[in-house]
Amino acid sequence: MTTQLKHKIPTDFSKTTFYKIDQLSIYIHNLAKNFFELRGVDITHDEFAALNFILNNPNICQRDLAKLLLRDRVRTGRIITSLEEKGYVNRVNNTKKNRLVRTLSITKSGKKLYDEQFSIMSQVMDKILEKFPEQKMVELMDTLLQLETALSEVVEFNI
Amino acid sequence: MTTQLKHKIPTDFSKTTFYKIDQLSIYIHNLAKNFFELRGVDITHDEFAALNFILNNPNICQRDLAKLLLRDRVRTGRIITSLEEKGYVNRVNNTKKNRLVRTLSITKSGKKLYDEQFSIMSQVMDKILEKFPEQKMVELMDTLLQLETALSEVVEFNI
DNA sequence: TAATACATGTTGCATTTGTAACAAAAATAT
DNA sequence: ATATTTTTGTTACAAATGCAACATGTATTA
Repeated sequence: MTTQLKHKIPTDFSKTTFYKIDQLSIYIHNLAKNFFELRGVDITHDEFAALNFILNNPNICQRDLAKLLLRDRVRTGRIITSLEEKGYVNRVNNTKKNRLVRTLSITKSGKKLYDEQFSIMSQVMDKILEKFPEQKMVELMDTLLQLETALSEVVEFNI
Repeated sequence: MTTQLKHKIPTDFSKTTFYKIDQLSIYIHNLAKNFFELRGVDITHDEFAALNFILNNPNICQRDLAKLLLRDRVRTGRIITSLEEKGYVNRVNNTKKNRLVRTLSITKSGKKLYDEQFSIMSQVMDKILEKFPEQKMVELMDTLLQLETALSEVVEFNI
């Protein structure tokens, strides 16, 4: 499999676009971890994302949530169990395509925690990004979404 | 802490720039995992990155490698131990600022594996990115590097 | 000179994650 | 009607990771 090179390929793995994104993700994870710890909030990055998806997709089932989180069914089950234990979500028996599934709904305290933390988190993120021209951030997001589309065509998750 | 908003803040955590980067990272991890598995190469993403850093920074010590990898000293130690067991790197007693440290060097088979795998990996990555205008990729990388600088100013690693 | 801090790396153990296998029930194919 | 596949979610166990504590020795401070 050969391709015609359109730009100079880096010879240094650490300077590739993909590795750079991976490293940024490590920063972002640490930022989130510190953010929640500083605020004394017992929740992980994955759990917070799950809250977001459940809030915006009422009655979503575990497997569909796993697909949104890009995590497998087992890990997603643990995330849900943890959120349920903390009183942020409820598991509800439901049906999907006539099949019995257990769907998820966010609780009042779950929504309250999400709204409060995301409000402040937005300020933190905005503070970090305010030095960038707005247009640059819009273009970045556009490129990230296109990258996601491209990657989703070649990467398959066993979910 | 309040900041003047310059652009519309998303109300959806999953649509923030930081979360998008995090999700792309999950794709990238799976891509790398599949890549090495498909090629029957027993190496992890972290280990491959470590090989790269050791190749480009001969005689680097464990702690400095940890800083480059953005991983803590314990995890980096495990990565090095695994690479040593596979015969890809050597631990060497050395001195740094008159202090006894164990520095790292890549072996012939380590360099061979890196060169071979990175050569093909580059083609895979280029194939995915070839649909993007070159200038867009250059701008993306530029923005990622600036983001990294911004994040490194607010996120501290305990290394 | 002595005390303290820092740098480098390891150890031990608890927690988290990955993975295969399993269970139950519906959907699909024969 | 029966067999097979698919979907959804859980269980069990091995492997990986996180974290605090520790060890050793140099550098810095008092």
